[in-house]
Amino acid sequence: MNKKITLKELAVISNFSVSTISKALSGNREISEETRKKIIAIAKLYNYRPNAAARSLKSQKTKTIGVIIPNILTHYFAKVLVGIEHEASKKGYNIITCISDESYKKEVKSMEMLASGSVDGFLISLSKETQTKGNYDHITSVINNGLPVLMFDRTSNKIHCDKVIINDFDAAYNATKVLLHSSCRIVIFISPISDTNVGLERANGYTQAITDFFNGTVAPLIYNFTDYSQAREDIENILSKKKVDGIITSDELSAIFSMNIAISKGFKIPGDISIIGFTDGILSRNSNPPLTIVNQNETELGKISAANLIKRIENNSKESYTTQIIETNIIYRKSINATIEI
Amino acid sequence: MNKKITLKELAVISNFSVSTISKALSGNREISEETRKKIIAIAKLYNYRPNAAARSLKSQKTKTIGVIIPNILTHYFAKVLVGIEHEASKKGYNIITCISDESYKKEVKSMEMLASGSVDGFLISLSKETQTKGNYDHITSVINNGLPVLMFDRTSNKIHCDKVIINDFDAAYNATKVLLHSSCRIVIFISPISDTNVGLERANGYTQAITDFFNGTVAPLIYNFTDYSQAREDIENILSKKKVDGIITSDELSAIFSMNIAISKGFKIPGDISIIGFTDGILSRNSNPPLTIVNQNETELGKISAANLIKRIENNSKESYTTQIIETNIIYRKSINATIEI
DNA sequence: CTGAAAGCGCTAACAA
DNA sequence: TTGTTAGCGCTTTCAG
Repeated sequence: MNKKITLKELAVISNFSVSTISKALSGNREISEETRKKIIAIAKLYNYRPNAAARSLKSQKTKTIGVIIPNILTHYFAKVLVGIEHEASKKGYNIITCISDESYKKEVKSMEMLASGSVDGFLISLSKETQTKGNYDHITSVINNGLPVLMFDRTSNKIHCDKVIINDFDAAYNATKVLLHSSCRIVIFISPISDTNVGLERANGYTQAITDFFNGTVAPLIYNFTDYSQAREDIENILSKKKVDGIITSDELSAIFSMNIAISKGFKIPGDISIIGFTDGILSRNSNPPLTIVNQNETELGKISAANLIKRIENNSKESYTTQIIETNIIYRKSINATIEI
Repeated sequence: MNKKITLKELAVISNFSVSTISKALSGNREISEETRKKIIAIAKLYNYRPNAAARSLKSQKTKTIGVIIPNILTHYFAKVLVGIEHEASKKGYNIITCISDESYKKEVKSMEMLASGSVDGFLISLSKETQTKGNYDHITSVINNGLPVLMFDRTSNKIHCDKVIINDFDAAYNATKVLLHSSCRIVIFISPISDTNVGLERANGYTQAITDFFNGTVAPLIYNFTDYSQAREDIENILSKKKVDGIITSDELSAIFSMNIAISKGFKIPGDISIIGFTDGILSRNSNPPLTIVNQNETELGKISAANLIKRIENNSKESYTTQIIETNIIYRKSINATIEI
């Protein structure tokens, strides 16, 4: 039961003063080589580790960052989180993860809880409810308190801070074009995230692609949903009534979901219907057929988000905020007919 | 730029002393109702929040727990993490998540980093490398320092602490029986986690079931792997050479993976081959056909783990350690022939 | 009922 | 080169 040892105790043991030990351990050159070595030896012997709370209190730095994400079961966020964790850990930071569960209230509560000295900054992707409400006071208030915030993926231009995103409009535009160029003529856009800026932008990109391709003679076809069992019915209906031959979804799961419905209705993929989704996750790689998707470089996005936030924390710079766009690309698998570069 | 306000500043503003304010805010009955109300009003006005670091330093409690998990992309761990986060958050705790990436070194580093005053306790599932090495000094050392540790899923009986697990042997035994009773005769066990206690126990359960069922006349058939591209080759070979008609895997992904290989080789699922896996994840629910699996009640397991750890933290009890077994059950879907209760 | 003061463990300015 | 001391923001004993 070798309880935590403190500097003071070490001082008694070693016959040096507390400050000498502190300096020696932090590599301060004021201390002679000789005593430094002695002190380090003793510290190691007693397995001394400076107390994090005391250090935070003194330095006003916690070396931890708060991560607020809507959920963690969606592969997209899980991959982003991996990127964040790796980068943070590499830079000596810990991450406190809060899952908002798409709830405004929980998001606010988490931020307030962490804003009082638990973290040096925030990485956040807004919950659906927050985006619907449009109330961002909890975030601006944190920023005004001097805590850096970086938003990724689900952002808002009502908030001035660093951001890391992809170009959702272009990505959806290009993905839709891929379907059209592989000779799909009735392409539907399916989305479970229509209440996020990300979902909206993707819908817009899709719409624009349809408009451009058909010179405005064909109306876009968009199906938004929130409830999966309702969606099953609806999508079955849509597939049997409209002669859909192309599906683009704003995420990964609903693409797989739609594909399974299509298959169960007897459609061949990609013979009868081509499908393309978002996020290079475990689902799309392991579906049958494997899903063609828009790769958002999720892990990379997480890494860059963490790196940028840490940069801001450590430089405490008044440099103007940046919005970094992560490149996307389409990974061609078997759920569409051909591999066409557009 | 309304910077964080401190107790001291509040004292100046309100003309009360620091200690009076502290007491009033903490609901201490020493303070008169009247001044308490005044103080609370002012505190709210200035949006006062006690500094977490200072509080931790004073109380020696951080109200956060460290979670060390091997990875986060496997649905099993993601679901456990959700359970942990929910329970912790409900009880007013934050979680610091470290991903060991199956690496001993990172696991050790993370624990050491957090053990010095950052957390009140640990929730940990061992990395593969740690289990292979069999070196648990980093864990016992933390326990000896007086920090509670609770292990879940991947545990070791070399370590004395609270645990939350499932009965891996029984679960695999029963799952194998299900295949045998649905008339499979050549059942293979496929595992990417043979280097964990969990994987071993499941293999043992499978072996016992085979032995029991065939009275020892049939040898168990086990395929362990770590590399998926190698596994693809091997499994293709196995399927074409042996007349396998049943597959049980120790996880979710390799079940889906095997199923896809089987399908691509022209086998019908479940007509020719029945498959059963572990973990009720997003993959198994959305595969085609949907996968029959052993439901480990992952989220529940996470909740109970967190709850038990917090109980230990707060009671600082010397009660003897407990090992709690989470119930499992089989969720029947379309990847096996029949629904047989055994 | 309210306030003064000590002290949690550490860092760093200042003294010696 | 080493030591003394103040103080980070809070809680809590003890005095008033």
